Amino acid sequence: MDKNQVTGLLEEIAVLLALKEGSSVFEIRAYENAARAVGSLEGNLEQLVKEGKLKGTPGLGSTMIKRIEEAVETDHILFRDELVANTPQVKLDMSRIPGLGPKRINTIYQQLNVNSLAELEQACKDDRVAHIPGFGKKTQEKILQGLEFLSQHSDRYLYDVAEAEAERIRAALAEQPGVVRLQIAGSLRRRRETVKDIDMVLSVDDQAGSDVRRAIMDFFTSQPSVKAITGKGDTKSSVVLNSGIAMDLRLVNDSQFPYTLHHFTGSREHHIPLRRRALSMGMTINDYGLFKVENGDETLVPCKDETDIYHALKMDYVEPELREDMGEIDAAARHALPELVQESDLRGVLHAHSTWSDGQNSIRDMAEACIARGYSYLGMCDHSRAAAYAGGLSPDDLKRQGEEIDKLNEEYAGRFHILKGTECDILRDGALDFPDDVLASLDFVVASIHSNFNLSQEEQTQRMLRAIANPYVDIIGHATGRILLGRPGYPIDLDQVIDGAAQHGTCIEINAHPSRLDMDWRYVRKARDKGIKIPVNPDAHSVAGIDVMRYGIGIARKGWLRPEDVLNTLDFEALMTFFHVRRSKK
DNA sequence: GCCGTTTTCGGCCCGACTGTTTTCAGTCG
Repeated sequence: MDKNQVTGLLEEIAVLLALKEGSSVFEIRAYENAARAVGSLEGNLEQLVKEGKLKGTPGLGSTMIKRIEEAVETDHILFRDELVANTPQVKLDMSRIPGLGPKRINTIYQQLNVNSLAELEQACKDDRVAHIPGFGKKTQEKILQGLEFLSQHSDRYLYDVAEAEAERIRAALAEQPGVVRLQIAGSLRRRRETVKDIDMVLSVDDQAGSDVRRAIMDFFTSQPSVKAITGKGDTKSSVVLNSGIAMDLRLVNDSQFPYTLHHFTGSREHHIPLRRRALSMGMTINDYGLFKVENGDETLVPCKDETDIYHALKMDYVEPELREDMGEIDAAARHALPELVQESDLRGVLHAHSTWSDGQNSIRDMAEACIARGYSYLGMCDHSRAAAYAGGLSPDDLKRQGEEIDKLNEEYAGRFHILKGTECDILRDGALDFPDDVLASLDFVVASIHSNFNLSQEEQTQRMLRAIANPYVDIIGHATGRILLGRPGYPIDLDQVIDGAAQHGTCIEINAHPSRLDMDWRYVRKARDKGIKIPVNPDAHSVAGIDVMRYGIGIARKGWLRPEDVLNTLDFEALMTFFHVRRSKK
């Protein structure tokens, strides 16, 4: 059992414990901490267990080490299995209802004897929930709304959907009188691939009157995209937008803005060690300020922005994308954070489709769109013949497409370059869909899996590794095939894939399409650490599809990528040299 | 369950909001 699976089991135990009566919240937290501790361990977990190297890891005491050893050696944690056996499924289901936590779940379960969400819904409609002591009409109504929400939408939204919603409201609010600072916070600011809700922080002058504040809140809750108002006050208002996304707006005095913005940007995982660090330095931090604590007295440490907050804690500024407790606190303290790649560092587009296969625009249209966006090259990667559903090209088609590209390149006369490429299918056995001589005739090759998703993890991994070892494969496309909120990726051991790619000098793309954002940022960093070059690819099927590059950049930044780690920050000459050198080494 | 110049007990990150109460528990980020 590997690191991820053990992390998953420990997290599961934390949830199960929370749903068990009489659990200690500190025991629950200990499992959450242990899961994080295991997740951030360096190296192979089995190896670490064998060599007894877990001892001394913060967060892992003797019990946790025993549990981890058990998991690695037997693929089970008996303690977890017992918890599962004793936890009714309906409790786990209820934990997905917004606003319903473990305490009230247990109360409902005890008092009403419900065994499914459908029975819970009926209990609400029968007015039985409202009669539980400590509950009431509003709570019951909220549970009904929560159930409705669950059935209507899965509770997460794609980044691009949420960003568009948030940006529309941000732009409107920015025009309001009295607004000093205004920023999107939360997981959206951290550029998570999916988000649960939208957080926004707004400041007014410290001397602003309540009329100004109320006017802003009124304006917010009356936005056309607001479907329902779920809370309204002078400092916080909550709404549900037409798309179903929940949104909170916090309104603070401008002097509080940096602290509040920081607090609501999160992540929770980032804040826990940060607060611990503050405590160790005689300070305490919350959404209203950073305070020096002396003899029980708190004095505010003045900060004009988030940079000041981190500096006061003797750290470098931590970009929001990095605030995930993935080692950024330590790196910021050691002044060792990476200079993150930006969209403006990108020089060209690799992996785009045209009407030759399933794209909507001609090669010329795609090239012109790239030029208009300031790029200096375009790598055409239409599908190969196995992808019949996408109008995959035969070797002969590919040759004729190459002639069209040659003509266009002549026209552009060095001002812009189109690369001849392919998104070649990786067949079931790991062979490529084109023979080597066809691949050799191209400038570069992207290879992707589009079929046989149901192989075992071992088979899928070996299939991928064989493709990686092909000397003509330069880039692996969308490494897991996942569709966010749609389907999980095919089972594959990405650690092995990354090792293989590092060994053969093969690149792994970040597919910038907002439904893919694959390879996942948690693995992007691992790949970077092994020296793998990572292109940010739009997988564009139209001119508009080129504009997704910025979502890919968000993921690149979450993966700690610097400009030099991203393949398409190279200019055209350097890129061609990179491909030539790769092939001549084989 | 973890941790320790307050070391083997007694803490553990913090505060607002909501809905229920009439002083507070539960949830969230």
